[in-house]
Amino acid sequence: MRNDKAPTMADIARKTGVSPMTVSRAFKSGSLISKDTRDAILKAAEELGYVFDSTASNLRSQKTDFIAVTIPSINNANFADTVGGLSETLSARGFQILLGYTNYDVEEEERLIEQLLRRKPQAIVVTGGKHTPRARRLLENASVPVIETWDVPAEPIGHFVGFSNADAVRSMVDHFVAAGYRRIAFIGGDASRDTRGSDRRLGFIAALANHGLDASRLIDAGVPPISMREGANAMARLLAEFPDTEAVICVSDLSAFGALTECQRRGVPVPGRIAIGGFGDYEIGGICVPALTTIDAQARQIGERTGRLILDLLDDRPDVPHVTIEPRLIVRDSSR
Amino acid sequence: MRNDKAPTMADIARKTGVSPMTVSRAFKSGSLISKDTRDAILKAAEELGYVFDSTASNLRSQKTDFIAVTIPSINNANFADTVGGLSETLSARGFQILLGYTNYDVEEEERLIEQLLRRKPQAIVVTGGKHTPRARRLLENASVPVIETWDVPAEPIGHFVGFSNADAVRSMVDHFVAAGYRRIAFIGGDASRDTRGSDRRLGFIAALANHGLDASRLIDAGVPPISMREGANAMARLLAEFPDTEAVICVSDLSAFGALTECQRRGVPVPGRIAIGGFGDYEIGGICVPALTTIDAQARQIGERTGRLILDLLDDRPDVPHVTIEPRLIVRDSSR
DNA sequence: CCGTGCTCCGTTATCGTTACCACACCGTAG
DNA sequence: CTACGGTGTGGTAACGATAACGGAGCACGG
Repeated sequence: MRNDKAPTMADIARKTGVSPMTVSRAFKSGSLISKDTRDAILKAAEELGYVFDSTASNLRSQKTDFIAVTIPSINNANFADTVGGLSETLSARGFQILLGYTNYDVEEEERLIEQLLRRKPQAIVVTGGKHTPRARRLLENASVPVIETWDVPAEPIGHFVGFSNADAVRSMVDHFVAAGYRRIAFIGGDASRDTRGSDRRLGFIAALANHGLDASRLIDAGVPPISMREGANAMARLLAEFPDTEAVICVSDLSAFGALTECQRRGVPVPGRIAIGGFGDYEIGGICVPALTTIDAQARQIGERTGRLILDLLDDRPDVPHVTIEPRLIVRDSSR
Repeated sequence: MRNDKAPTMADIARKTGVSPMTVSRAFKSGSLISKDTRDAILKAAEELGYVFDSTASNLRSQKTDFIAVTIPSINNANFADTVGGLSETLSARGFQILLGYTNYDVEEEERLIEQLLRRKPQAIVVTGGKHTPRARRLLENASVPVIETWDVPAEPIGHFVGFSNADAVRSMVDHFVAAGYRRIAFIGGDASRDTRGSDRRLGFIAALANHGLDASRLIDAGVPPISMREGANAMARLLAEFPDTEAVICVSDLSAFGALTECQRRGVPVPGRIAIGGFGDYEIGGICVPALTTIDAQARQIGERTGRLILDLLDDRPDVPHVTIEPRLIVRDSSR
């Protein structure tokens, strides 16, 4: 079915007896053109099998309607929710998300950012507030809005929509301590990669110190993303190395669920013998038995707020440059 | 930091004392240029803060290095795996995935396909083999490779990489029957939307009929995607409406896990009182207690094979137009 | 009857990169 | 010494849509 040559606006113009410019107007909503002319043009276009060519439009108008977005992994319900909220907010206005995966690696993020900027997006959204120096420079020099998410960066590049991962974990530690738990452990990933996970661990340590408790029960579950399986393995190690542990906070609901299943396989009662907390309010945490105490980071809201911020910026509307999201602690059966 | 005017290749050319054409060559790997010249150009580019402009390149070269992909939902580990495999295979060769979500709706798919084709991708990958007439026409007229996935279409548009959802479920029914189960139910979603889920249900009905068994135990769990919660609710309805059911096959591992938790909350032994089967080999199925019998649709492999097929097509290498994936039945504790 | 304001549409000149061709230079084989 | 293939570089002309500008047609009021 491939034609030798795809029809252009000029072809439609010839066929309809109007100028190319009028054809252009027919394809652009909100432009001054009579209904009759537009209908005739769209009909001719359909007959010729014409497909609007964004590449030419992009170059001439210097607008792509792309919004570039980097996330650590496509296979993570939290980030998927953020992208979902972002996508819904922006696609209603004709924007297209250009998505890239950093695989939890700042070097990869740098490559990705460079690649994405070449596409001339009209805004760029990155997950996290830690970047390589060159990535930072690229973002600073980009002449479009830059929004960091899922974090409260020490030195924001432009705008951000996020929350403090450390503070969020602190609120969970406070809950555990208030509930009477003292010997509390943390299961997390390799610190050098996942900076959000790393912040959560630091928040854990600081919060325990705050209560005058021992913060040495740290189990390294491996390289992010930490899977359910790795959560289970980590729980096995925790039970072996620190058998008297009363509660454990996991870097995510997924690892927390894995840890829970390990307890089930060993007949260790949860929360009777050990309480478990997760992070992220994944669906599984609300439905598993016992349900998991967790922190709702409001992933979808992060995406929606980011989307609305971008629209405000591109429409020259007044905007709030820094949006701080308030994570909510959700106490469920796994810790009571 | 926005400059009045971003530097172009011409600016670099002036600064380096070469022609714009040579600058162009410096940015394209595998082109005839001396190392010294290239290094000087790249250095000048870095100093000027130059960012390559794909939009102009796309127009001139009539190549975008985009591969368009539609999936039903971003928040689904199976499709995420497919996109992951696709992305990894293709990004190594410099291609960018352009992703869109149909939300399990063929009308939305049509809009999406039109939008994506305007970006002039070099190939388009769609999930599923059922489309609106117009969407089908758009794909047929697209002068680029079209690959349908996750299905074996009755009338393929171009190429496909997929499997028969009906046959896959049949193999699970055979397993249940062989294991001695007779009163078998199915939990699935609204038939009109998710065609893959619908095919699974039809496969279920056909397989039961094949064994001379009653296929009327069908629980409609709502509008796709079917969540864990909906799986749990469906299990509650199943236990109420057909209390003597011995086994149930769910449209996905997620709904199967939800169903399992409902049994746990009610103290219904699995598989002692009722056996459960899922679909998709999600991580949760392998780690929950009891682990779920499921079907591995090889989501990641679908993506990788699709990616390699695209590379073969774009490189004019000989290709196998139709790739049939063989789903594997995985028997676990939930059905034995 | 003309001036005024509005709607609709045509002409022209780019947007930044790259395909294509031409050509100069060098080393080497005949 | 000439012919020749390979290598590196420059000049020119698009790629297809659209911003900018202005012209033409029409209605209306004075």
